[in-house]
Amino acid sequence: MHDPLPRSFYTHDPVHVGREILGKRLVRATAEGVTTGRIVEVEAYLACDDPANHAHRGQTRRNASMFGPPGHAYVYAIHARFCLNVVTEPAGVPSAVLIRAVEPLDGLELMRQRRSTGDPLNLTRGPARLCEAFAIDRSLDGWNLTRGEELWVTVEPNRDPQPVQIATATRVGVTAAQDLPLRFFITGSPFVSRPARAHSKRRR
DNA sequence: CTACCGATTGACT
DNA sequence: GTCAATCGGTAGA
Repeated sequence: MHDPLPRSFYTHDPVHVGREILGKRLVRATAEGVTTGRIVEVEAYLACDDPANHAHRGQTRRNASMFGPPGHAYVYAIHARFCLNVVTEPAGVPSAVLIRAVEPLDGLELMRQRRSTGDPLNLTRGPARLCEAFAIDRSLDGWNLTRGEELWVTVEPNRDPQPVQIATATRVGVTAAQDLPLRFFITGSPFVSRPARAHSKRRR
């Protein structure tokens, strides 16, 4: 029931994995307790021709996890915060799926302690917010998500193996390749970090 | 070593 | 809608 998704789940391109991981459950277990959330928003970062990918200019200490095996975490720091990715495709192919938002399910009280808000809508809406609520930092960079310990992803046990309805949009915050349709989210979820950007208001 | 900058967030007009 | 705090990573001297 809370078995981790197997390695084979991640051995595909990040667009495929990103769409498939929507509706799955992210689980975090620490000494403080367990928090879980339903993944509702992700972005794909491609191994080829994607200048927004941190690995676009080759391997560095920071992005090394993306060059490792699939099914491991890539956690990076930005603006004094952390963001969680799952590594996709075979080792050596640097691609990943950024987890941008989850719907909080278990451990709400623990999330409130870790965040400065009690509002369920703001607990895990945004990549750095969910990392704070789930106590995810760089110590989990490279973590094997298929072990089923500390941090993993599992099937959503209490919902139908639904065909979730998926919306596609451009990625948030990137300064390169802004027009690629590589953000995916569950249509209508109030826990998505932001709606699809209107074409006329495109940032530059 | 210094300088620059970002896959963000929260506060504010 | 706008704006800046924040700090690790990276590039370059």
